[in-house]
Amino acid sequence: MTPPIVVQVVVDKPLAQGFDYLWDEELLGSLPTIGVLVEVPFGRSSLVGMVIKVSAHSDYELHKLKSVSRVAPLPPLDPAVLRLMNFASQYYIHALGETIIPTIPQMWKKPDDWEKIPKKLVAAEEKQKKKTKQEAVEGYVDEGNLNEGQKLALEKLRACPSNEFKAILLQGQTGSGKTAVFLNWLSGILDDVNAQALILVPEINLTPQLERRVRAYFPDKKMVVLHSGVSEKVRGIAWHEAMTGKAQIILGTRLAALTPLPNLRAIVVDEEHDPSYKQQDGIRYSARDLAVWRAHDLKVPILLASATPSLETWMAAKAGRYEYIRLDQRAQGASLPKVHLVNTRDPQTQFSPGDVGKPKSKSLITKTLAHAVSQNLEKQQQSLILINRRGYAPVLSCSACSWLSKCEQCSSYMVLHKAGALARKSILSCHHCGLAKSIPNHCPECGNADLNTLGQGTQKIEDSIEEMWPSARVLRVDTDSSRKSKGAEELFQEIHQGNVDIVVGTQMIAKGHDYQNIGLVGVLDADSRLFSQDFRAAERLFAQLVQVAGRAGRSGKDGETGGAIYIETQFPEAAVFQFLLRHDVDGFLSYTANERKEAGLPPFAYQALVHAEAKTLDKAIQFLSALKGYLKSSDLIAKGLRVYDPVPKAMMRVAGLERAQLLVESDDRKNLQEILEAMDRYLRENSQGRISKEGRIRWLIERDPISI
DNA sequence: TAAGCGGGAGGC
DNA sequence: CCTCCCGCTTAG
Repeated sequence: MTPPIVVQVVVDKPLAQGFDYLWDEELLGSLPTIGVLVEVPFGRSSLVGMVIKVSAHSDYELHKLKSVSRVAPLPPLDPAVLRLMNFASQYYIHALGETIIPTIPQMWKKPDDWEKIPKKLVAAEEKQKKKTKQEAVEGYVDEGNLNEGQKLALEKLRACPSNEFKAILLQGQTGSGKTAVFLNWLSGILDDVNAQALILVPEINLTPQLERRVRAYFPDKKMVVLHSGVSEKVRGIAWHEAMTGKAQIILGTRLAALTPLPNLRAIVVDEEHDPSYKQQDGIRYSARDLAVWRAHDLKVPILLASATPSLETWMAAKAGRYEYIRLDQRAQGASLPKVHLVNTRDPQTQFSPGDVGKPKSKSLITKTLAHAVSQNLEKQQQSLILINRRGYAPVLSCSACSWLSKCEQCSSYMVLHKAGALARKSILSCHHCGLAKSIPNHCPECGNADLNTLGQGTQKIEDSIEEMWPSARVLRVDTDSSRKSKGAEELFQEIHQGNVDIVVGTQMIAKGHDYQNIGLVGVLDADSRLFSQDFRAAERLFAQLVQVAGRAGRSGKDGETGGAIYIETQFPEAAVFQFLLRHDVDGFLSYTANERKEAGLPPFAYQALVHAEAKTLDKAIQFLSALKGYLKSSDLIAKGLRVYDPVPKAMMRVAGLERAQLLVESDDRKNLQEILEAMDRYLRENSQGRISKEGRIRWLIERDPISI
């Protein structure tokens, strides 16, 4: 009798183990391989799963095994990407099946469609052939025209061996031409027609612009774009082209970091400091960190580019663990924007009664900033005004009693959104749970009809601006305006084409867009992000401010000055602002490094958070206290584990559930791994999945959290 | 995680 | 006697 073929399959469930199935070679028409996608019966339904082991016997009783029912018309995932999945699963304490399966596009997870797929692929290929031919003609950009700094950087990059792991930090101000440098570098690597390169960007908004540029620079190379905005079908095909090695260039957001790439030879992580690389649900991975692991595993170079590197990367470069390349000259000769700190406590910066141009209602826009905007308008340059809060006003209040527009389900306020071109009705909306309500006519508490708004959001600022500069063309860009009307891309086009004089928006406008005619950037209410219990708040604020500053005077084409940035703050003496004033990125980073070292914070320590979510805060805290008790009594303390007290989360109540967290820390990465594995085992023993048996508390372990 | 099972409580 | 809910187990 021939021995049976047994395969171990993992499925998309929070189950640590795989399940054994029989493989009927005759029925399936092939022999099994690790990495093939299959359909298996599971309970009384069926699921797609991934074969992770092939053998001739099972620990389970053979006669109880079910059989694999179908095999996807897909080549097996390559061993390297499976190593990556395995690593991610262990490192982030997440089941293997739940790590692998979600990275596979929906198109490939419908077994009933598998039969039809080969036809679909052929049709898609035909269609694409026509399309890419048209696009390629659109205009080749000469990226070969580099300045001295760029040439030097490129030389250093090219000196890095292509078949060894090397992480390289390319640090250069906005406008210093980092993109041209890495495109030139990649072109050398992609001369090999089999080689694949992965380019990661933090956000979808940044892909169209880079996509055009890369397509124009590599007209003959097959490129695919992978991000959550790409339709399921297109993404399924793009992913297939990537995993079969047909696509040479893969451009995408964090989810692209987990694409199988059999011939991956180089990785670029643009804006490597950006918090968007951290996935915030499901497996909470850092795409940047996984990309570095992947490069290390494959022995290929990885380029991390940023104007304001993360402290982690910057320190690695300083210590010589990463190659360190600087690019300090602005590419097209533009000078750095002049930074102005507007002290809002200084009466001179504020409008006083009777001032010319004073807005009727109180505005966050100071007299100093208003003056600068007027001047900038006269110069026929565009102005960007940033306020990190969308909507009209962050809270509605009653003038007679103490009523505030609190969300019923969350511990936050409901934001007033006014009716306008995009919405028919004014509403109160919670930005955390999405709850929307109509505006009450009277105070729900005392019946008073006089309701006031407190604070200002993008909509209200837009109103103020229209009032202050009636003839200026004003455009608001935030998630509301880009979602409801035109896409973000179209809004950006409006700006590029010069159809706008003043742009009001959230941080969203600051990311990565090469505006040509921005003479002034104003940042309103910068202080709201200065003070936070999160120790990384200053680092993020600094990076954002440098980034927005970089939007000003990008081109300087007529020998213009580099533009200016006005930051309104009550605390101009704060370190973040002082370093910004001098454009001193390294100064800020070394100052921050010192602070962290003294406080024993990352990157000098490794952290993890245990999140807990329950009906009441008490329950969540109790659950975490019990966990803390267990940890304290275990031998983990001897391994250098530090456990803090459970605390309510900053946004304690969301969608009717109360949330708390427990911070654990270790100076040693390996020890933290052991600690987390032990913790996971303990929690699992007392849970069904990720919900505790006692008290029904949903918990989650998060490694390397970026906001605490 | 989702489905199924058994037992207890409570409705009719 | 039937239904609903809760807690627990199982899934190969």
